[in-house]
Amino acid sequence: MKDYSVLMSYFKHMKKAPLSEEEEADIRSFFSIKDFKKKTLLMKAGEANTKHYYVAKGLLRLYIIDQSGKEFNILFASERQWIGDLGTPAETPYFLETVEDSTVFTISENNFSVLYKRYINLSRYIRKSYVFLQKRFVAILSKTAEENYEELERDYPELIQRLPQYHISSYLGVTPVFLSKILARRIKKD
Amino acid sequence: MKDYSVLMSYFKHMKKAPLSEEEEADIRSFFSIKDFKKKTLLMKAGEANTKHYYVAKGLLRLYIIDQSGKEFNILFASERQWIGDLGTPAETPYFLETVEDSTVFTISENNFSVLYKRYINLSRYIRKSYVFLQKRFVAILSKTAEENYEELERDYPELIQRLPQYHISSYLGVTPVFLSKILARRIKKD
DNA sequence: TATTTTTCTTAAACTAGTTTATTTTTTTTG
DNA sequence: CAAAAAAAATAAACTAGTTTAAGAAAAATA
Repeated sequence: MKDYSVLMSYFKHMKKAPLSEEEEADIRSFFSIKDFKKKTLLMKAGEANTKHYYVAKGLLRLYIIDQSGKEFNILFASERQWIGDLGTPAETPYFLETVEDSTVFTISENNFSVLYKRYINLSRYIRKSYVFLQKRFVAILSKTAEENYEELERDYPELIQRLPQYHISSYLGVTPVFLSKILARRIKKD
Repeated sequence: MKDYSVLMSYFKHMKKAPLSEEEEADIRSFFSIKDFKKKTLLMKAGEANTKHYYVAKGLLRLYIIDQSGKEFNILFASERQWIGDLGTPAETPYFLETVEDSTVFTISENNFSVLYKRYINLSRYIRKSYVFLQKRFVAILSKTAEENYEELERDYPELIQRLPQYHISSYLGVTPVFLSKILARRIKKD
């Protein structure tokens, strides 16, 4: 028996009203539930029309690999968060991978648009992502890695617990070596 | 007599079909045309429900000012480009300023949404902006300022002609002093 | 639980980019 | 077109962050 409760509570929350039986069934019909082991690749740069993922359990990361082969984490998603490439249906530049064993609801790009038109304001959702990215952009541009680490710690303390340090450094745009240095320096300060 | 032709040709292009008289009148009714002198501030951080701007003539920049008072250019727009804060109606973190004497079509946030729903796919527009920003984000994260300068030069050569160097350096996320150094180095290489 | 693999730390030498200050060049304005 | 203002160049001393390499600690697995 598949458990859609996490997903349904999200749609209820977005609609700001209870869902009818039919609505629930309708929503369910768009998704499939999947389990993935840690470090499974769900999406690969070069693919088109990629899926969107809503996380029921676990932790995922969206990242790119630059010309020199270095990875940069763009976004993490854990329980009750969406992750995917908003640029789709075009060819994606991203990779998407599970960081922990995860359970996700997947939905195709087409269905995502349809569903969002039906139940939620899609452009508002995209705007939110846009605003989030813009904040991150400005932060990386204008603050030091140490400041950005502290911000992450303040805003998403659980992420820091769950992620290996090298994924955090890649999110902050610095090398693991440098993040380790920052942390050592912070400990001394006490 | 106000000239809406630049604006109309944009909507024609987006609709991929000619516009009827009524449609033209409808579209026109949402906008006003304004002229601004160089270095005029059109939008200020802290304001809510800011306007969107479609450039008929001239050059504008959208920027933020960080805690230390430093400016960072986020986006430029010249002829036939949109500029504004997609995060609106929330309080904007941005400043918007003319770089050259400019003529713009302005539209309120509310009208922008209405109009876009009527004639254009709003979420597609926002996605495009999102993708653009994401590319820029990754570029800043993974490439050196010199590489980013060269990319800008290749993709938007006219921008480099029209912008003072310190606006370019601020767009690349480096100091004017450092950009000047890069350019001096490039000249020597020949 | 011993072993292998993965992650983190430390160090040292290096490069990209900043800061401050001064001078030169270019642009704007009376 | 002269004077003032704005933009760009240069230099020198500095700091943030990288690279490579080796060892230590922690986590996963047989």
